[in-house]
Amino acid sequence: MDDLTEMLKGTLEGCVLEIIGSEETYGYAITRRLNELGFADVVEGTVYTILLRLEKNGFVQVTKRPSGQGPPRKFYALNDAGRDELAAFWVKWEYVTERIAKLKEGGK
Amino acid sequence: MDDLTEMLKGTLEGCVLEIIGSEETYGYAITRRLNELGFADVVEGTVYTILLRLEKNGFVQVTKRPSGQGPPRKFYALNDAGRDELAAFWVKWEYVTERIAKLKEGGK
DNA sequence: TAGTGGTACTCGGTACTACAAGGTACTCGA
DNA sequence: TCGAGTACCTTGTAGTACCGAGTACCACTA
Repeated sequence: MDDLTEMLKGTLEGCVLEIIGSEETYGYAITRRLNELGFADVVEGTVYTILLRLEKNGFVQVTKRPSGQGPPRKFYALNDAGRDELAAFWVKWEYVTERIAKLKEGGK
Repeated sequence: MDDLTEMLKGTLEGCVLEIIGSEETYGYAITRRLNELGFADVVEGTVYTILLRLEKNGFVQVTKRPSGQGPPRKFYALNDAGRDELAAFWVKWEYVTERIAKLKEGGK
């Protein structure tokens, strides 16, 4: 699959929120998860910038824990604002995909 | 619906290609069509920049025709490269929506 | 004990895209 | 003649993902 980066703009953040929402986890693991899911080109730098943004916007709660196999990990969990943001993301996503599906059918 | 602009990045160009592909048309009408379809905030300036990009990249054939109700219109039609690009867009779109659906289900 | 590879986070700069805001210009009806 | 609707264009800005490089810690092994 060629370059998806432009298409992922605005959706990657939602994906990260979803991953954090389903389980408290940390940046490196999130990157791995996204790669597994098929977003092969997403790199660590991107995920960390998203995580910093989420933190700055107050959507997550951060806990630092020693790792045992490297430097300490920063674990992220959603707070209430984060859950709201995630819900809003899915609403937007549904809206957009629905409209584009309609467009594709040549529909009115 | 609040701001969709970030989510539309990378997909709006495909939408415009699809519209042009189904019928030879012009910028102003494309904007109207997108607004009708539910992309209410898409403005003319955005569509024109996309059209110029498509032209520069050699995906469209342009024909100027007098309008009778305003300045002359620039009609756009897809050429072979444009049809290829459109097909590639849908492949990418399917890919991304599928992965995100999987993510949403919490699936592996 | 030095080297390698995997884990884990950070940061500055760049490219691309959609939008904001303003302008130009043509036609028609009041 | 003036406004509204049609139609196009341009410059600048903001947001987002990526690139590339750096830091650091640990386990294993030659």
